Amino acid sequence: MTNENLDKQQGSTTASGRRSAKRSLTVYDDLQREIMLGVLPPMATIVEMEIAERFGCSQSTVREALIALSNDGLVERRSHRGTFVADARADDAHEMIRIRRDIESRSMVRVLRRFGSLLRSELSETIENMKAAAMQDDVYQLTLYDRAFHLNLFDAADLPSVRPMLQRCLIHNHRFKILNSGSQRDLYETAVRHEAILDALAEGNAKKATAAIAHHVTTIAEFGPDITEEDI
Amino acid sequence: MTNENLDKQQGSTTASGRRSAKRSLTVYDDLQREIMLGVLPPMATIVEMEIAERFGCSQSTVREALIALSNDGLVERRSHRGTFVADARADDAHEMIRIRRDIESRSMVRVLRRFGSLLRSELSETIENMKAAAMQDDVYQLTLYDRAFHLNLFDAADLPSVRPMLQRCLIHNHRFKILNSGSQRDLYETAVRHEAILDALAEGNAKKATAAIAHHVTTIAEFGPDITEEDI
DNA sequence: TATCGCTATATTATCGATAATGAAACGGAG
DNA sequence: CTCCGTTTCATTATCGATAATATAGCGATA
Repeated sequence: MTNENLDKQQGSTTASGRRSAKRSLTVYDDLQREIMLGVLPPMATIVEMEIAERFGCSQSTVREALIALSNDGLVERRSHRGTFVADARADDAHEMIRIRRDIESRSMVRVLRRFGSLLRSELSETIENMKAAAMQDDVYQLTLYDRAFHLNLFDAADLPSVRPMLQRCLIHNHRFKILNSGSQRDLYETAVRHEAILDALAEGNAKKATAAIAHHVTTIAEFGPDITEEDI
Repeated sequence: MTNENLDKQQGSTTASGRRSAKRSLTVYDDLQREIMLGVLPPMATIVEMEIAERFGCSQSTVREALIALSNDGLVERRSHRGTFVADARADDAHEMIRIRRDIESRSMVRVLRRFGSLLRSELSETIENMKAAAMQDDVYQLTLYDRAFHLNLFDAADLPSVRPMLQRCLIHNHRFKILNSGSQRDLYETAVRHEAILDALAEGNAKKATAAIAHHVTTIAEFGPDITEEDI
């Protein structure tokens, strides 16, 4: 409950109950979920007024959410034409994985400097949440916790300007994985895999931690043959 | 005049004359310039209504521009509190350079597949524009053309989802460089340096081109001792 | 029948006003 | 003098309506 980002998402994920917490965030979260799950498939058209009607809010509010989604690279806005769900191509996805791998790997030595029991227990809790989501087969919730885990960890590196880039990579990774996997059944395994990273950190071994995260990133998504290598 | 991004900027840079071309873009471009040049220093507060008054537009229009700036990581928006110019720290800047180096380096083999005389002449022209800006000591205009050069080149790699990440890196690199250099006088040299990249590409030598861009990125900004290596 | 300019239409972009909100200033109780 | 609740204030967030604009479709012309 300390991660602002996780809070954000919960704020609207819990939308079933209350409905405060910035209207535009609710729209943002809901649309993001539908795009990531493919309910809104690549190339689909999004019309501001339609969304506004659906959520019972004004066009301006939707607009803000759509702009935020375009920041994440989930939609593309064309002036006076409309907003379109972004394509999800394999080449981009692979490059995003590499970028993410590099960012997270390089961050570990910095993370280690600030790694303490507080962060450790927070991350442990997040892993437990992942497991719970996995057991309920809630793929999307699992990715939400996964994102929270990696961003929370990265925050310890204290590189605020880089954070949004990692976030963007994570979103794209997750979207691509969800869109290109016929309901794979190793969800629980995915959650458990995070423990290795935590263990390496607890050990205080920078080299081991770096290797752990690099391995983690390159293996979560069993994309084609070898993701790590330059493709084609 | 083919690059949409360059067009954007010119559209409002030329604002002295006409004033069409999306009001919010004008605000966006002007504020971006002021932030990059330090006119609006890190931590400065930006109030939506003040900007609106200054540009003679409505708060909504400013709002859109500010959201876009926060996407670029140039400002941070805090709910109901205000918008603040983002800090520009060395650690972040260094990591951004590394990310950029990796992205651009890896892209070269893809770029080479599509590199033709049209792109070559476009980039040549951009270099000439850089030289012109350098001779007029217009640092900011130089960075604008530099951005156009690198993005235009990267577009040939056809990795649309990755493009915004590169753009973000470029913006941060330029801002940090401008903010931390007491009017350095090698502007013209900076422009000329791009020719090596073009030459390597024209030669069709992937390895050489990759090395050229990597070298280019790590040397443009003579940050501290060694940018390439992990710092601290 | 192909091309060019015009118009109709769908959609965003902008506006001005009002509501919501978080933080700081204030004041009273202990 | 300090702590805690309340009010006030600066600022964003949202709304509903209007203006601007890019595209598609149509019709006239050669």
